[in-house]
Amino acid sequence: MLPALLTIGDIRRRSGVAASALRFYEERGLIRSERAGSGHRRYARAVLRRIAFIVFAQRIGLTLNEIGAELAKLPDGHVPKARDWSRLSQSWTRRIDARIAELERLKTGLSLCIGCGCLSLERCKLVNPEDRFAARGPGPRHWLGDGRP
Amino acid sequence: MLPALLTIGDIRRRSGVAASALRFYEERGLIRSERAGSGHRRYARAVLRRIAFIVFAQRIGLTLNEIGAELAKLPDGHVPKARDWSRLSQSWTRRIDARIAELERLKTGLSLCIGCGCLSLERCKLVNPEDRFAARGPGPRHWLGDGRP
DNA sequence: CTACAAGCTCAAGTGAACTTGAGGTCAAGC
DNA sequence: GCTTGACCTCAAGTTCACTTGAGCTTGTAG
Repeated sequence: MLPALLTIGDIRRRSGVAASALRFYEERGLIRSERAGSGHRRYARAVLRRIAFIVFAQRIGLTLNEIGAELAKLPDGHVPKARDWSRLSQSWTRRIDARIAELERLKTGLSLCIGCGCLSLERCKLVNPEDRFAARGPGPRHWLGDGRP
Repeated sequence: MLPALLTIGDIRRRSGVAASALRFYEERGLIRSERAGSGHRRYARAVLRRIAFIVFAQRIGLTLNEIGAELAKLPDGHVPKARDWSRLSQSWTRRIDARIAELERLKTGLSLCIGCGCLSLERCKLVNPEDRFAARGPGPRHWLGDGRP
């Protein structure tokens, strides 16, 4: 029989996430644990799902803050409903697509702009054919999609 | 006439990179500057190209250390030759493609694994049909492509 | 019963990439 | 001549996501 509750070592082995990170996530409120009489952490099985969610989201590029916000929207400790998944999956898909689009743009820049040696950005006709660029302020924005403030 | 040398303010405006960051890059040896009699920095025009290179590479996902290494391979202060670009462009393209592939994998996971609610990773038949996973140690590796230690 | 592995807390450290602040100099317009 | 803005240095601070270490307790195998 599988035990009802898992130790931090079990979770570490099953998730591949270090014990220190698990304690850190708990401190940040991303996961929860019971305590055994000894004071040792005991995790419900569902925590593994939550951890997978966290790792997954991190690889997509979300910060722990953002992940916390997403987790907070899900029914507590409960398997999310179809509606929740669909909202979340749409929003993450958009995010992934945006990043892929940026990478494709960068790839193009790699063979065009960098290849042509005109890396001075402001006047590269290949990437900035209409010279819209100056109006948007300084910086190599055209390749970068204005992703950041 | 364009002045031969640019101030840090000029560079900031043209590159969109903050003056503090420019000083930081110089400290790290990524860019160089002359000094005016006053002690103020004066930049050669070519520095803009170097900065564009840095910003570009950062968006691809290279660290400043890696970027420094790449810059060190280029003829100092000199416009890189076709051979240099081709080597570099190939290696960066591979990197971009790898990241895109990971994002695609994550996107699939989003609709398959997460969608099906089996996010416990280790035994998701959709993503890990042959159960190769256990042999590779713990952790959500299959989506993540073993990208990190 | 005794190792020793596994846990615990809490404070401090890490590394990446910068930013901020204090305190001071330099150049240009009025 | 004076103010204002652009620059300077150097040290310290910031955010993110953890890790490490010290010092102590628990659980388990022989």
